[in-house]
Amino acid sequence: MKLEILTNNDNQEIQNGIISNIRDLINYKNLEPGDKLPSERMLSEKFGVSRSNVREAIQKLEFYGILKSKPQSGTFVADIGQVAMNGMLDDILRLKTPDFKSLVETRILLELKTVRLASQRRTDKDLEKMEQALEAYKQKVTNGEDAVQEDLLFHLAIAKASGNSTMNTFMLIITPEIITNFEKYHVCDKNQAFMGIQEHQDIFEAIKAQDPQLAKEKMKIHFKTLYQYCYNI
Amino acid sequence: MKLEILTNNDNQEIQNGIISNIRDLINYKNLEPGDKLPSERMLSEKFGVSRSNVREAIQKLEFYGILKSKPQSGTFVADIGQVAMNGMLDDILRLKTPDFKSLVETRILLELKTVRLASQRRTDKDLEKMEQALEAYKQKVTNGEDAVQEDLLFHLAIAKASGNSTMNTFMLIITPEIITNFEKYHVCDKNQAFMGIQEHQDIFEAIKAQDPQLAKEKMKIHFKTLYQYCYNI
DNA sequence: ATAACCAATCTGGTTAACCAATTTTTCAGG
DNA sequence: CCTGAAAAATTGGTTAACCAGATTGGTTAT
Repeated sequence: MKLEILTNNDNQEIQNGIISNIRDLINYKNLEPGDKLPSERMLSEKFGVSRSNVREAIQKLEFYGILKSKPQSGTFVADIGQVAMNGMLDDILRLKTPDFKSLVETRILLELKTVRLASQRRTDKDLEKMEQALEAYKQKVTNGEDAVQEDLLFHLAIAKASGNSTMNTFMLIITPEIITNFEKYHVCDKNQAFMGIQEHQDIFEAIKAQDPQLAKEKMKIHFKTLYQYCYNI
Repeated sequence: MKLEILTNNDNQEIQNGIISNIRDLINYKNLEPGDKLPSERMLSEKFGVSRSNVREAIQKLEFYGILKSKPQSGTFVADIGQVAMNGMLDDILRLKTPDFKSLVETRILLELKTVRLASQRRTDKDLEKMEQALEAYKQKVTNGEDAVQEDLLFHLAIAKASGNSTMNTFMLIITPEIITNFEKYHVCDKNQAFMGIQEHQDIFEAIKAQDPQLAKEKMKIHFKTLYQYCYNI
């Protein structure tokens, strides 16, 4: 499953159908927080789909905190009221697979924050990890090899050093999509990789010196040279 | 599945075991991008776990873009090299369920951005939706009722108006956890809800007037009064 | 020697049967 | 009429069987 979240296949169609069926059922039956949904078997029969499909849909809704299923008891609507429930369900149904621009925008937002947090919170162990990643990146670039992976690892090391597990998770989620798009559009050429060494070094030094503002500035520069060619694709 | 991502249960343990087994196997066999993993059946036997467990682990890795399984063919390592792969796998294995502080930090970051984007990109239809949510919120508060849901819906409407589907998704992901924690710690009392009306109104006006800077300031104020009592829990 | 074809096998995905825990119903005993 | 215990039915979760499509290796015709 990519960020077209929690749905590998094109059965997205029928899954959304099930979700909207569940929504209608909740509204029609006026189910309130804590109430029990009909059993999976009943739902699968009612909607004319397989039980696995129902289970997938329920799991997706569970991911978003809308339902909560208890092992040998039933599936219950969570402690959020009908209004919020309907609003969220509409959002979930309308969610589109993110475009590249949206991904880049989000990545920049996240990284300008994680680099500041990392400057404040990094431990010595974090610094070690980052230095390792930086060293590996240098080596690859100077050997003229492709260094997209090492570049990525350096940024993930920063995210980890930020001490914010949510942002760390989000970085992990968008990273593979970013890479895919980079490769598709041939973003990282050799010149930029070479400039990247100094930029990475600057970022690292700022984090080491625990200077959040400087770190942010250096990260901005890094992104500027990175995206100056490729933002209009 | 909550943000302890893609894992409802406490079988987290054995799933991480499988993932680390897969990592070892990839390293030991020197599997490169595009190579095929052993079949699910073989892995389940090799690791001494059920095939469903293996499938779950694979799906999780697929979510992070590390593996890619083709229907009647096999599971393949994605187009990211061994170095990045190992780095990401380590991160994934170390991922902890996010603490409340991390969630709040991330929410503020996201919302200060989405509100600016919404100011620039909001359509008339977006404005309508936001006004509806705002109106519902006012009504509930003036009636002395609990309005956490309506508050949330207003913020989600902003996220949608931002036109950034990735941030919208992330907001949807963290929202339920935020709500749960809010309720657990009794964050939103009646006084704050009343102040919230004016604050929401201000934010809405700024977005309507397409003034990103003002919108951000108003959002900052909103968060300040919201978290001033509860940040030290 | 090469290309085309075919059947046996292996693949991830799907469905149906099964399980243990829970909830509801039942009914004997007071 | 209750009460309560036990049995029957229902639940989500798990496992095993099955499926259709893809792969593979060998065979044959050119």
